Amino acid sequence: MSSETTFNDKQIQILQVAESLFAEKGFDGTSIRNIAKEAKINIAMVSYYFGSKERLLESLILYRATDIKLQLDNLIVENLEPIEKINKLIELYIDRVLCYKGIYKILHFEFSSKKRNVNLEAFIELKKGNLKSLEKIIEEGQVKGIFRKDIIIPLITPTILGTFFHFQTNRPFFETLLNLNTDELYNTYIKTDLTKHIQQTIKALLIYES
Amino acid sequence: MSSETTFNDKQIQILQVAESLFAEKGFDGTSIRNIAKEAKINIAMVSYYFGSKERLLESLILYRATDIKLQLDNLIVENLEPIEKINKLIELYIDRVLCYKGIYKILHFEFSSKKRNVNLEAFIELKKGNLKSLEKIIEEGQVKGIFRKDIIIPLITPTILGTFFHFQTNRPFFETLLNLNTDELYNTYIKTDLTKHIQQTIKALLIYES
DNA sequence: AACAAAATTAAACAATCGTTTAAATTAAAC
DNA sequence: GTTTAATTTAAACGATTGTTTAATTTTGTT
Repeated sequence: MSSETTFNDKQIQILQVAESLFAEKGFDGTSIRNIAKEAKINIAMVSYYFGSKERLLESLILYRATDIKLQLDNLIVENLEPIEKINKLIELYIDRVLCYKGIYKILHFEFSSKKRNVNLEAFIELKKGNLKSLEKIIEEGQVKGIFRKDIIIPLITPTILGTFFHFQTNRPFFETLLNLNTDELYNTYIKTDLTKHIQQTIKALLIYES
Repeated sequence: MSSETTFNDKQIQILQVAESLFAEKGFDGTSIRNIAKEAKINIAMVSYYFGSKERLLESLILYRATDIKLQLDNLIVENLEPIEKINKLIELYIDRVLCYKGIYKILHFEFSSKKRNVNLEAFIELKKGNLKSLEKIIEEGQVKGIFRKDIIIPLITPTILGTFFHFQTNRPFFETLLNLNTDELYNTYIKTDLTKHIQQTIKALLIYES
């Protein structure tokens, strides 16, 4: 495998199958033979193209990190009220995470405590960048006197994404509770009701004075 | 193994080691030999006492589900303002989840999509009970005219626990961001700043009228 | 002390794991 | 068309997986 960040068609095919399986059954729960069978390739091809199973995971993260880049920069210059920017940012977040469900699940599940020797710099930089954008929007609202000033900004993202992830990981529970039997029903609920709930929550947090 | 919900000392010893290892390295990442070594028992004892590795996980969940029971009932009759009850409930949630960190991590990680043939009824009932208690408190506040009425109550818990879990699973990121190098520093931050943030968020959500 | 039941052990089981090898096939270069 | 390089394959590697066996030790009962 080349040391560049470019992957050929075959590699991308393998990466996509691996992403789907890792997300579904976890890294340890997925064997190279599973991947090979699903991708219709020989089991030796994974080692051939990526070196090892761990390096395959590294490549997958690198592959996804490069195209998951929230377009928050535009948001800052857009001529919107700060609260509208926040609402749009929440929508963007959920859209992006829903779209890249697989890799987010993998990141979420494989790197909480278990030490994997995988370079997460790309994603950490992404998070830091997003945090910076969020800070700018909120500070703009604070200067305008709209947002309160005793907010711990780094804890906003956990509330936005945490609410979403918790709703996703406890899907069986909420599925029966809210009668969302199909994938479409569930995703629609996320894009409407859950998104609105999160927007409402963050708005209240930013504006409400006790 | 008996079909009752009582475990002898040896079983409990194994369950506690398994809980710790499953939480640390995941179910698939933990071998029976790992557990046996850590618990200083023969590898055959797991099968002897629990039947299989999967049944060990089942037993673990049953074992924990029985003593994780939030004392929310008391909270309802206590003579507190609704908002104080909510604050106390959030504290209780975080205390409980922090205390039973291991099993919550396992539940969180092993049962999101991957179909394990494990009976989660005990925990689902627990969740439903907690939701009922939360509903009562909020409806009390709504009747008193303190809380707004367009709240989707089942989405409150995802916001509370999701924020917490997201903060936990992204620990490496927040550790460096907030300079919380040690376990103690991190846990203290959770019990003070993060808890306060969540309380502030939920309070704002419940009270703020746009 | 003698017996029966329960607990524990070392060893082996087949299955699967990630990885490597060396030969066969395909593609590219000249 | 011949040669070289890249790709793909089947087979095997040793290590580890969960589980079972059958023998042994410990415990409890009479």
